[in-house]
Amino acid sequence: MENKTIARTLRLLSQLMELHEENPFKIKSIANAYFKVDKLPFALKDKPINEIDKIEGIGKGLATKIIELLQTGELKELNDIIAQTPEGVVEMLGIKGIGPKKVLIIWRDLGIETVGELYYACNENRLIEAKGFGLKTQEEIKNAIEFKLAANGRFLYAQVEGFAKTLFTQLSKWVTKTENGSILGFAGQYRRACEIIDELEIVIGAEQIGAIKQNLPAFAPLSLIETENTFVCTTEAGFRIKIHPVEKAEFFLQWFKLTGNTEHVDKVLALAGPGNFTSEEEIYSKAGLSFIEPELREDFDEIELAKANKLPTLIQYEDLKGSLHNHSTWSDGVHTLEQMAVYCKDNLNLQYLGICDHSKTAVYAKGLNEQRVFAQHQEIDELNKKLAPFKIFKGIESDILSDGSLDYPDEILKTFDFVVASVHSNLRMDEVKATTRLLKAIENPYTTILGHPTGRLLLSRAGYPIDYKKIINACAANKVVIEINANPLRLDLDWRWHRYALEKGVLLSVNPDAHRTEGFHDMHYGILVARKGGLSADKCLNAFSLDQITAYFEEKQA
DNA sequence: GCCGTTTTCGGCCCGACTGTTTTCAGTCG
Repeated sequence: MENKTIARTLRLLSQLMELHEENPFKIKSIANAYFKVDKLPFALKDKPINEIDKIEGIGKGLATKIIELLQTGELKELNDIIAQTPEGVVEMLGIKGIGPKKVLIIWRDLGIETVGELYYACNENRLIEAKGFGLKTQEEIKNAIEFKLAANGRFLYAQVEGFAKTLFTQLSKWVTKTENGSILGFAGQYRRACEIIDELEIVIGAEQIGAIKQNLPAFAPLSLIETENTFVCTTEAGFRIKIHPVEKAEFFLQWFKLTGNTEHVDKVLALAGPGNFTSEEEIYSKAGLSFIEPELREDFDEIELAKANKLPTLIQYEDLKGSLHNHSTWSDGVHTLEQMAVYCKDNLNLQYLGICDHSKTAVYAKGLNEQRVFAQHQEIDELNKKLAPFKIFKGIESDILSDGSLDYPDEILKTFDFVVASVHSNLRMDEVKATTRLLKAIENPYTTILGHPTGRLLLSRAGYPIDYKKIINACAANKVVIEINANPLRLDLDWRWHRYALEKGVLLSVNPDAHRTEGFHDMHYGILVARKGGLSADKCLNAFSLDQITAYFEEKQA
């Protein structure tokens, strides 16, 4: 069992114990163990059993629970407490904005046991009767439930990627057994690298189409049912899959049709006219357009650009020369500064690392006070001597306070090579307040990069609303780069605003916000949405070479 | 349930903010 699963199990246990009003200190220590396990730099399953209770924050009791989980995959104590809790009440713990205390009141005082009932209660204005609840809380809960319902059956790209690739390989083998020369391709949202996937689509082109169709229902990993020439199923997790067998001669036309969104497909086909095509390139060529990459086929402005032969050369992962906005054990990261740097240098062949630990306001994340900023800078100087020509840039993720100011005085801010300014508190502002707040941070002369501009967590939390045009215009005016936070839960700035930012001359930066060495690989997801946004390497800050970015930071500081 | 002793029991406890209160509890990052 992975650390993440163990950590989540412990968190659920602590939340349920809170619902059942058990000893708060006991709850606290289990919740603490959740944080600790989540931040361990090694896998618990590889640790000798007698060493688990030596880990800080994990004593005999928690070690026993962890060992039980590792050996049996289950925890009796958790199973028992789940059995005593209605399923819907457990589900309520996943609603943003309410914690165990409020869930307990909903359950015990209002007698509500399902999320559906809770939603009705909000609509009937019944929540305000409960102690500690008012109109605003009721509205927040209603909105959070609506957001959660809308996320039902939808998945992050990163959540489905592994499954999709495995399924594709298995399906290819299965189909090849019937016909060796068959062709397969991903289509739909997955091929367009959408940040959220509602359904996974695969096209199969084959000559013996009848035999393929006959055999598909027996393809064991799925339980496919045929409806109008398409084979569909929904996995246990609620993920919809569509498989389209088509005549081999029509494969490229069908693949094209099933990839782009409807508007894109209709517009291109209207230009291309009827015909049989031997490649997608041929379709675009007949339409008088340069080839449009799948990620761009959203009917944004890509057809006009293709007509004018002005499509950008989309950035690739290999274009990246460094990684900015990352954390280390100095704040809430898992790996040390040196481990993070060496990983970038040796495993990723990058030229530089920007380290941006949390600033002092983020106490929960061991944010750096002024003295520790100074101490970290000394360590960076030492490492830079050791790792040259690889370079660590002195950065900080400085909190944007409620009034838009950064949380260090100028004397400290000027000691950094660059500053990522991000919001981490007070996320429920309305558009006017949130925009004003960000504008002030952007106008701060020390702000180099605006971090995750809306604070959204895909499928889990809407970001605070902002006036995108005002924010982007201000970034252009103040030479502030906008982050594309590459964490697959964020992907913020949203790709739909990349083009506008690029038109205004704003640079973007694909930042993984890594809290451990593996986190750097999230740049892969950042690149996918950056391509959807139309980003080219020359407009991406961390595709700059070491010399270029050094010059860029120096110029900004001057 | 963990930790660190004043060594086997008592203390443990982010801070800002919000919404609900009329002095504070709950939630968040």
